[in-house]
Amino acid sequence: MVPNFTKHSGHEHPKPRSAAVVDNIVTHLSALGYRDTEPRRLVISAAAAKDRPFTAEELCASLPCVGRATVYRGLRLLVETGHACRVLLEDHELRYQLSQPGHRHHLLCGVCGASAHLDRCDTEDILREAAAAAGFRMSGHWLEVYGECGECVAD
Amino acid sequence: MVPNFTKHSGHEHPKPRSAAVVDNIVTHLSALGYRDTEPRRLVISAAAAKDRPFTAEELCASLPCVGRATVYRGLRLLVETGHACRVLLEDHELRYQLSQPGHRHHLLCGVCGASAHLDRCDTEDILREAAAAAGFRMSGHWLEVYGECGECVAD
DNA sequence: AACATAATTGATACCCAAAATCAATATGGC
DNA sequence: GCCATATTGATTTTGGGTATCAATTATGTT
Repeated sequence: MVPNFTKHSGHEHPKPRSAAVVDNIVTHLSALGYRDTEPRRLVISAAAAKDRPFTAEELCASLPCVGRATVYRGLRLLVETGHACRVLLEDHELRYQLSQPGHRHHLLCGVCGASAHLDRCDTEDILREAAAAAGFRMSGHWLEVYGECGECVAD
Repeated sequence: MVPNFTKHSGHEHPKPRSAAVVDNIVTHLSALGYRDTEPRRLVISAAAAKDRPFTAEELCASLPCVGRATVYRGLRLLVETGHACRVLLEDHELRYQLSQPGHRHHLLCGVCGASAHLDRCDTEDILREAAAAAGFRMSGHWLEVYGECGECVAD
């Protein structure tokens, strides 16, 4: 059986959807004791608006009215709370990506940078077994698939 | 079926084995037009002697008689030519690891840093299928499994 | 609604890993 | 052995990311 994919094209009603994403995250952060502030919302919102992995510096550029330190702190908080993950692509630039719940694996186009998400990963069970066979107790994994997206293959 | 694993313990005849590894790499680099120099060999050799992912700075410390710049350049060359890969662990430190041919997946202990290799990855075919289903042509993938190794679980 | 407390912000200074520079040196083909 | 050129390494520079700290703002309380 083939896993389910959701291609997120990035040009489909960014507002309502990302607003919901932001609310979800802020709600969760509040539950953890972090305050709901305007700059923090701006950071999360800008991150949610990105349709591909972005660098911290890019996010700073998108948020001229938010201090650099705040952007970096916001990103760090998102990573620490599991709402974003760091991505190391072939260009060796450290990038960030909001991790949508249940989507921990990414398909990345090395040509245009488009990304798709793997909703459910059939490999998870295999990996857990494999880890156990090596005496490891698996706590997590990180999987990225590189390739070319349909559009880039067509061109 | 469970994939095969090779636990590389790191305390098994480091000399002869890593010497062969170094020769292989140097030979390949020569074929690419890179010269066979003493400092470069030292860098590769020191990298091969490490039994877990290491930072560039750690490697510098292991090579007091090789210039910092040379160590960094050597590491970059290894990554560019596919002989090493960058690894991003949970402590957010950028580390390096010699990539042994055919072993592209790592099991990493988040506690002590021990690593094991996944000889063959059953997930490869699944991923290729999944990528195709999303319109992607897969060119490669990167998989890391985090967890705790047997020793750390025991403690 | 005003208050008290504590987290957050942002301008700035700072740190340090990594890259760039460049004269001196070592390498490999001839 | 010679030469063109890649490589080295001491040093400088860059820039991503963090620490600092006074001012500000969010939240719970009364």
